[in-house]
Amino acid sequence: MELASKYSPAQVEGKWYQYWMDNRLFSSKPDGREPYTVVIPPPNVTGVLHMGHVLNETIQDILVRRARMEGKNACWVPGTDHASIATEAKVIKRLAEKGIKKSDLTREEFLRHAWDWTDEHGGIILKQLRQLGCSCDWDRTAFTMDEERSKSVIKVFCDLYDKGLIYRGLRMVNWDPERQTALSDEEVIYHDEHSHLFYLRYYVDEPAGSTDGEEPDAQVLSATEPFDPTVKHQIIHRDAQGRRYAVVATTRPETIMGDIAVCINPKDPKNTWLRGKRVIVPLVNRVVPIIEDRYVEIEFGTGCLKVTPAHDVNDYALGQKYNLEAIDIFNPDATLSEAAGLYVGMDRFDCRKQIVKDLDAAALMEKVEDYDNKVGYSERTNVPIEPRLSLQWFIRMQHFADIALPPVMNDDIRFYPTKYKNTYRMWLENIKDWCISRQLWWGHRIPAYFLPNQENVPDAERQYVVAETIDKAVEKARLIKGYETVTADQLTQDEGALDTWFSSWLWPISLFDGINNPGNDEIRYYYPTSDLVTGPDIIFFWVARMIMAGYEYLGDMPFRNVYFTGIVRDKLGRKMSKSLGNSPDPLDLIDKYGADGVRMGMMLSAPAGNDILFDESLCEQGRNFNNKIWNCFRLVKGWTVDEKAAPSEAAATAMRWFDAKLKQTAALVDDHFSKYRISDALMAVYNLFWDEFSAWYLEMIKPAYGCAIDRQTYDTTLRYFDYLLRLLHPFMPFITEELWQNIEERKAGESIMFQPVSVIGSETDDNLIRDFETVKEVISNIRAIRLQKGVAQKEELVLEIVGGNAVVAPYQAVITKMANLSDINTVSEKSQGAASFMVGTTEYAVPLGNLMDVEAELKKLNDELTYAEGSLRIVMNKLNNANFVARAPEAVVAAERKKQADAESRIASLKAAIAALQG
RNA sequence: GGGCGAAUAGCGCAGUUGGUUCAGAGCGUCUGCCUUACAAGCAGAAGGUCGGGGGUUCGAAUCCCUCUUCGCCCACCA
Repeated sequence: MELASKYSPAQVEGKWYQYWMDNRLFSSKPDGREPYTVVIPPPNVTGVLHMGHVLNETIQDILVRRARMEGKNACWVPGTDHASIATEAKVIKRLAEKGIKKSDLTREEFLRHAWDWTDEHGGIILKQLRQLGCSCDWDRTAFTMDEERSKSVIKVFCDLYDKGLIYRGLRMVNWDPERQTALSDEEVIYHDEHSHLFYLRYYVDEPAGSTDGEEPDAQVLSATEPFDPTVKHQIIHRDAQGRRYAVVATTRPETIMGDIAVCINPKDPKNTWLRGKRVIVPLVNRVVPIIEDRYVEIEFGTGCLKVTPAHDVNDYALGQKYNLEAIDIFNPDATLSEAAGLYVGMDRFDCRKQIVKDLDAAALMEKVEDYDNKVGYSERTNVPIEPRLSLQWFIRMQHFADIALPPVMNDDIRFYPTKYKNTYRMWLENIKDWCISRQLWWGHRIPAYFLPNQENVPDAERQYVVAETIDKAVEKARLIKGYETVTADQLTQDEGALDTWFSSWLWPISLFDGINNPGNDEIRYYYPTSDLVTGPDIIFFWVARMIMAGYEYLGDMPFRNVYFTGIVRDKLGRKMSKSLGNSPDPLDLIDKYGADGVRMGMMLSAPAGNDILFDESLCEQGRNFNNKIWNCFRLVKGWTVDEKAAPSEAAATAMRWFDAKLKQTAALVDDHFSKYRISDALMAVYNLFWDEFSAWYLEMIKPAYGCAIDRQTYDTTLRYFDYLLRLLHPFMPFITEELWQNIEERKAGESIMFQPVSVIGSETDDNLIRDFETVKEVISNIRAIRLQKGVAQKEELVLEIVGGNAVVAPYQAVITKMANLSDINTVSEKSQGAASFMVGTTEYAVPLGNLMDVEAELKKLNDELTYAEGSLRIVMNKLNNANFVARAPEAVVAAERKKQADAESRIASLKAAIAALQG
């Protein structure tokens, strides 16, 4: 076959992917082999491929392909996630562009639009994965909202409800006012923010001039005086009219309409005078009590806390404790509600600005300080979260934490890198209930059905039944007293949908239908899955919860190993983002460097757990490597074979050596894979191919120009090539398939994908490898002399070995060929005018006649002498230390003695050489 | 505020049980080469008192303490 000098991925990759598909080579069915299962972390159904996916999916594909070549039944299950809140947002945005508001649509109409959008954009990302070379079993492609998965979700909800692990309740939740839904704690991202601390006056409800409760040492401050929060006596604020007031510090003055009390710490000496009093909420003029609770920090602000139970988590707790009313002053979109009484209809942040002005004008603002605090934002819509009292569905998590913590802590499930075990433990030991309901339509609708005729019952007390279907709901409802004859159309299903992660946590089970059809052949064969590859950012969202569901529903782990990837950043260390424009389109990269090149570029810099700084030049390196492989193949396939010739001595030596080297590296690669050191494994194969095979082995066996190669060397070389391709295949599937198919005629449907990766015996000859390193060093030294003296490559040289060397002796043919020598002589003294060098304790020399530069040679020898004397000194320091000789292990001392002998012998040779030159 | 992790060559990193093999490979840089597979290449070379300080030890990149800097996660001081 005629091969171009440059490898062209575009002509190769599509062809082989099609071949793999046509022959159904990714397909997996349970059989007698050991299973190797991976479930893909389902990307958002309407998403497109980004660099993070490239990293993640490449790692998975490498692991899957490797397992397949190890003879396991590899099954990689692909699929997508309905991504409830993100997708609903996209659909709403698209509808808005057409002038349609969500509120104008019925649920059914909206869902039709959502499904249209999903059908249109869904699966684009899966197609892109094919271009990357991912060997997923596409027949198994699943969607978190397809029928099988949806049924699983509903079934699990009902089951957990029946077990008492799901409850409905009025709780303070994280409210996203943009999407108008509750969120789980994990969906809130906290940002540092520069804001203000506002000090507000709450006048005491009493006549001007009152002194009730004041002690003799009280410090009376006028409005303008600063106060010290750490003082140990009363501080009383009094205005010009003699009216006393409390000062309350808050970051959110717009919530004063919801104030229902002011709280002080009973141990706070500053504020004891406020005990039992009532104060007037500024502007609102509501009279509220002073309550006391040790929750209040004495030294924060003034030690007075305004209590707004409806809009702050802690205030809510106080409200519960002291049985205070909660006034919800916000609408679901975070505008001020009727209940606020003031500023009704205004946005919360506009209201803050306005109320600050109004407080100032009314002389109710004591002062304003700069203040840094943390504000929670919605992960999806990026608007500030509003803590909101709302009726939601929750999962009791303590039970799940109890079953999910031990298997990770005792390494039944292994985390790579292990540092994430700590993160995992922290979360589980401080677990809080999981809010699973969302006020969204795109998702699995909560299977709770409310009984009729409850219009006058408060929401929280309405009766309902939970059931997988409406029919079962009716059955259940009829068991309730007074509803014996209820019908389906009288029941009202809960409007909410479930958190997306409530379906994701079942993924490793639901993909094999293990929920609907427990104990089926597939779930029994493929579960637990083998490796999960994902980012540490979803360790709580997903990894932990899958472990919980796994033990709850199958009594076993969902996966044996978790490989946490890093975050892909640009080469300056910045997160990749659309707004920065620093995120390359993976498909452009594939066009430019080939999928194999991009995969390699990604893996060259991706140690587990570390962030990876992605640089396009790494793809270039990947592409260059592909080209190298291609050209090696071109070289070998270009040789003509002489059927009668026997291998040359150099070739015979080369084969023995490479055989050993190949085995050694294969073992190293095995070891790296067993530890999930994938970059290291790739680097080992890269060095093997480029340095050992191309630069050394091929050069050693290469026939002279115009000559043929003997049959045995040729066949052996192709066998090595075949094996090297197998080692490379998991990393770069396309080029390896292309070349493997061209090594010899292959049967239809045959593929490198299934060639065993461990065909060569495990015996390696370490002595041979070590000796050959010495030989390489000799050759390099001769080459360096050539370069220094400007001796052309084609000019033959003579090598002298002073005193001979037993290690190097068997390799004379190789040295002669690689260094282009005419002769190798063992001499007792080197020739006049020879450039010399030392390898180990042996001196070598290359006679150069008049090319010899005596000065330069002397300098080189003297430098070496200085170095050798230095090492001898260090060794002697150790050996002269009685403690060292007495306490260090025998072997270590012996090693030092050998070093001493070597150094002494080397010094002697160097001195002799110098003397000879000077003589 | 609590926790976890990191700091090694110009860059991004490896270094497992303290000792031969420990101070490493890759990229980049420098020098010389279009040598009959590959310039997306070949040959050769230079680069680091392992963040600072202390300690343990015969011996420390490695173990301990401390400081500095950076990163990440968690947490209700309004």
